[in-house]
Amino acid sequence: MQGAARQSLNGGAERGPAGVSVALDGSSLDGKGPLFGQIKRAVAGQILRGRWQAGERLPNEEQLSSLYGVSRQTVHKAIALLAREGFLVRRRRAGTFVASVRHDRFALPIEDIGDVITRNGGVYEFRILDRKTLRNGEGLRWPDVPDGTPLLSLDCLHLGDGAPIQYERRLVNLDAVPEVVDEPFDSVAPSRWLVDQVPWSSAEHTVKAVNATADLAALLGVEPGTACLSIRRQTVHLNRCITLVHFLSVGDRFSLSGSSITDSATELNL
Amino acid sequence: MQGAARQSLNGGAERGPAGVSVALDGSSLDGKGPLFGQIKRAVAGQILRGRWQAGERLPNEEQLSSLYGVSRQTVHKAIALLAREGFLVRRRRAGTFVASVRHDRFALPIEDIGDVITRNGGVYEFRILDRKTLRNGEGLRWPDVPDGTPLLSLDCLHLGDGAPIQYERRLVNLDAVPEVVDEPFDSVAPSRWLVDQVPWSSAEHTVKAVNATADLAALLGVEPGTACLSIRRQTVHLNRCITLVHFLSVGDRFSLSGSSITDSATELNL
DNA sequence: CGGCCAATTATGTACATACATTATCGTCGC
DNA sequence: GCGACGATAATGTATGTACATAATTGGCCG
Repeated sequence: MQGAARQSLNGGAERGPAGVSVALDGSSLDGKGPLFGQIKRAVAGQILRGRWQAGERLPNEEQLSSLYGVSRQTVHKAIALLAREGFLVRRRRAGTFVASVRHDRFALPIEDIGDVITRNGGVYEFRILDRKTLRNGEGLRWPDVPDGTPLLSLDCLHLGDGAPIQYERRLVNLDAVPEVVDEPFDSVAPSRWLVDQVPWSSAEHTVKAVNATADLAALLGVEPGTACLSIRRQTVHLNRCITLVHFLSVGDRFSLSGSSITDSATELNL
Repeated sequence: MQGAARQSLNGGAERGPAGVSVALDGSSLDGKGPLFGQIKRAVAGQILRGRWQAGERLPNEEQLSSLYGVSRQTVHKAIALLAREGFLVRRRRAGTFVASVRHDRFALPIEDIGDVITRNGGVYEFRILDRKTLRNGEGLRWPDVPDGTPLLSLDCLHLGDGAPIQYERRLVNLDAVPEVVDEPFDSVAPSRWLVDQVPWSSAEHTVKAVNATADLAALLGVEPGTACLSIRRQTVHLNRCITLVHFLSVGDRFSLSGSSITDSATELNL
């Protein structure tokens, strides 16, 4: 730990027995991990405990640095990170403010079905049900891709412990990923293959609930009309559409779940 | 821009007419915005364009800094941010590597229904259908809260342009938020009130698809069995459960959608 | 009184330097 | 050959200093 070197150097704040700095307002650094992290925790703690209320202005970097007995840059790093994580809002010349808590965008991770099944100790398999090449606009249309573009169409079923879990309907842009025509997909699932092949850049998702049609119900082995989770994903790389997928999963065999990924509280061990 | 000051100082890399540094491998800084951002773009560009392949090792900070003609700290900041965003993996002594692209966690934002409706130009209303206080374990049980804890139970319906969109079943921990008993919820919806009142810390979500029961179908004005999106959210603050909500929305009247929020490509303007 | 402009203040970026941390690599000893 | 162990090379953190940037504040002038 860098405590030893620091102790001899800084003399800003009072120090407890274990080299823990105690600021004037009673908040204190816990001595665990990097300094900027301690500052983050200390400041975030003040906010979460309501000591610094939403909308309120924080002491400036200069004051905080002398409050905690560290340099301005260290404070700056901590505060800038908290701002990036949405706890604080900073305005030049005006100061740093506790974010007006409208942190209303929770985030939900969407994982690969194969990963989910194997992680839960299940046996994952998949089957290619249908595979064909076609041109956009002939029979079906992918709106964000020009008509006439050659496409690979894949129908695929994902199974966990032998039971069908998810049906996948996928289009791949052959102009963007020509190599895909040579890939048999006999061991690697299309989603995995694409993730490994194509340098990923961005994706758009839509999630909704639908009733299973007769065809789909037969494939998934459920009654027609059973509620299914529908996930549509379009992946784009350098402004070119790569693939458009539609996942359909039986409602009670598959769900999305997770803590909000911008969960700073977890990160901060509060 | 800080270009003027920099031009006279650094003499590491070749410079074009507009003060744009051109590195030896042909990649170049675009001169737009902060230096560390330019480095980020330059490096991310190499990766996205496949010039540096997945798993490959990057030049070390020293080499990059002389390559781009900036200081090591600036390179460090850029590279550390890219690592934090998942493009790179760093290991001390070993070096910096292009992430083996398993960037398999896409993220989906979950927004407040009221926000969604008003943003789309609709008229948002809600109705409290039922409100009572009870103790945990009597009639129903909230697993993560001790039995006997006083709870507020709320049933609520959210409407867009007069049509029911979402049914909300909520429990609020009265030990954690005693003030809620005095709130009539005649103008502010419970979700909004809680977000404003309680310093938020973290939330857990589960999303799945269910078939509407007869009761629910009547409330939402659809046929029994219609597929509905079910969102369960538990909010926690400083290790205390605040509220447990269950949202049920008609499949084709409501959906979750969004770009992945860790979309560095967007952030990087690539 | 109102608008323009300059001083001030707070954040933002960059560089230099120093030292901490930690795997890896290679060497030495057995 | 193989394990212990220390040198080494990479990233990580902390501080000092300087200047850039932006926006509020306040004063000056019409």
